[in-house]
Amino acid sequence: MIRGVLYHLIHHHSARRRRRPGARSRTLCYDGAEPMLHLTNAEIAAIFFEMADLLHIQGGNRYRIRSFRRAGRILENLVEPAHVMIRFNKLSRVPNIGEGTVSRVKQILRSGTCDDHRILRSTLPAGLRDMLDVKGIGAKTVRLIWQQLRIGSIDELEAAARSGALTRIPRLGLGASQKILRGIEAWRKRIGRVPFIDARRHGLDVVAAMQELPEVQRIALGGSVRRGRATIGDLDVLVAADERKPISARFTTLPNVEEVLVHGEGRSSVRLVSGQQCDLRTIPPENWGAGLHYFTGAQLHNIAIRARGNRFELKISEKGVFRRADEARIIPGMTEEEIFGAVGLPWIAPELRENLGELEAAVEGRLPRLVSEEDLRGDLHMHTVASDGKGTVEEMVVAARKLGLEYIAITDHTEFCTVANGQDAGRLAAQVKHIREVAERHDDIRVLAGAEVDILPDGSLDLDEELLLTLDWVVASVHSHFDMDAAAMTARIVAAMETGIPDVIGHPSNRRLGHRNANALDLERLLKSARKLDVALEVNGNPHRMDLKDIHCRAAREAGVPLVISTDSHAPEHLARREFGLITARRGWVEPGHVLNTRPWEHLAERRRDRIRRRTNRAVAVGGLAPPPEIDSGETRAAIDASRGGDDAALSRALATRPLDESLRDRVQRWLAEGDDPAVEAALQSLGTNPMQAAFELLADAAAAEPDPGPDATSR
DNA sequence: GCCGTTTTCGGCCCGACTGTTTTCAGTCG
Repeated sequence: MIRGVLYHLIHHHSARRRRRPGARSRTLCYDGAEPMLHLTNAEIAAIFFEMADLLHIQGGNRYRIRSFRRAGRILENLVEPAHVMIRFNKLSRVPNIGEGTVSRVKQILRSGTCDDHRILRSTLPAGLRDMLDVKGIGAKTVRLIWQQLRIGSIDELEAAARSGALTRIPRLGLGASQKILRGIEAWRKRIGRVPFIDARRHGLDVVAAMQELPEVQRIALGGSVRRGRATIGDLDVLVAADERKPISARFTTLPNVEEVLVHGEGRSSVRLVSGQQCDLRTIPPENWGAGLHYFTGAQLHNIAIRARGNRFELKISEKGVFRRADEARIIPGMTEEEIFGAVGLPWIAPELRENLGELEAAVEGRLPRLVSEEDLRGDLHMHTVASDGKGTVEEMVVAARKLGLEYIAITDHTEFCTVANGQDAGRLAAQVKHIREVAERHDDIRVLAGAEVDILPDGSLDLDEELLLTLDWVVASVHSHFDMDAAAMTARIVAAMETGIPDVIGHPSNRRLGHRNANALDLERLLKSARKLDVALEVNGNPHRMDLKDIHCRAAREAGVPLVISTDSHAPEHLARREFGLITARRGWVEPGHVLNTRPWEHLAERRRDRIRRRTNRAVAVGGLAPPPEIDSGETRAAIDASRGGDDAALSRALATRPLDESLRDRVQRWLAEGDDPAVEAALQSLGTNPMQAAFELLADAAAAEPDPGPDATSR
């Protein structure tokens, strides 16, 4: 029935397309709902975080507050835009998202706010929220000083603490005032989140210094460093020792400690000279696994594990696993496996511990087999002295061989990227010749001639396509004009993909950790186009990029878009830095099968050769692979015929080929109107998570591709 | 607000440190 409705809507849509070729995805709203604002998940999440804070200050139910906060975390990490998930009734199926959250998100999508949000904002001044950012001040204190002194900002709070006015409030003495002043001072000096590579170095400095103590039996970094987040707030160091006092005594007097914030026997906190806060926890050696699990977090993951323990009548903490009935410790927790095992789960990799579905996956036995260093056979993005690298081709090859890589692509910059000494056509042609000569000398590693080609503002590629067609591997990247809006930037990248030449889009969001935010991007559209056009997305392992980011890797995985994990090396020693791309991909639940460079080179070469043939009708040789024997103009036809024999894979290939064959279009339309074609349904499913949406978009694309008959034609 | 090995109500993670307290509330991770 619903297919019938869609069928008519599509025809209506097609007719409108002919009259107004400029119209686009707005008309995709085919569920009869009111038009929605296309707010990003992060924007919606921010409203939930604000509601949580204001409700907390107001003194609301703590579990309701936690729920809002949890909903915010989940929303900002969704792999699809919330408006899409609402449209297909997928949001309410996400764990810990209930009807309340769904209805609030709907309100927010319609009006930019929701009832609770409006009411909370009208009862409390906005500045109160800022005070929560000062360490040592919580929601109760904020409420108290607002009620007693009408203090609603950090500046007013500081003045009141200095004048002694705060001591008039019960429970707030001189000590509290001084603590608040220290907190405000630290808040003014606060540094933002630090890139993973820098934070870990600071953490390892602490680890190295502490390791000199003979009492330290084991020591490790926990927290978001262990989970591999791209940016890090606080550092967490865990120590196993029988004697706790010497540990905290040493920690709080390390030379790179600027200020001691908390000094206890089992737990201390300091601010390092680098500005980062570092927490150290000392536990008995027999609790190592329990402590490591606790100190790795994320907090919401811990809460979920411990809540699960409740269902088993168990109490789980950093001290081990206890039976509720008699408080007896049944597992000290020497290893993390024992902790997970106590609640019937396999060990979960730290990168997944964000309470974003990993517990459910573990229960159902569908945890991913995360990609790891041994899986990577090649590196497909690196620079040499020909552009802005520090090593010669020969030196890069030698370094890659030492790492045991099977293949590498040399991908220097092109002309437009002048700041990186990009090569013009002549220099690139000469370099290709040079690369081939070096390749000749090494028979135990395949050395491929490639380029990192600039995507110009209009979406065209920086160099002549004839030259680019002679390469083995093409990375296409944006290096300029970052300030385009999402639609324009996405159209720019899609246009580059449509040439058929790029194999992968380099660092797709162009973020520079700690320096430049990601440029605007319509990820949903980018993923759909990448899938349709057979282009991979890069997980750039430059430690200051880590781009795509974790949740976008997960979105690519879900959308069926292959990834390439590369180092973007600018020196031979950079080639060993594969961990940064890997950890980012692992946080995105990426398995070896989702990554092209876990495959033998021949697989990638065939992919490039076939894509170029499909999109440009050119038969080219690629990196040792001969050109296709003939250009088969009847390929689509053959695929359709094959699908009649039940070959769904051939059918989905045919559906992904442009322009869509007329008979195929009829078949998709028939499926929408009548159903009863499992082959089409399966093929559409493989194009996207929702077959009906995929069908709708295919037909809309086909309608848009039709030549405009003009106003006279439509009136006939 | 969310959830169900006690399924539509009743419960929701756990412990360390601090300051102001004579036993604990607030904050943090």
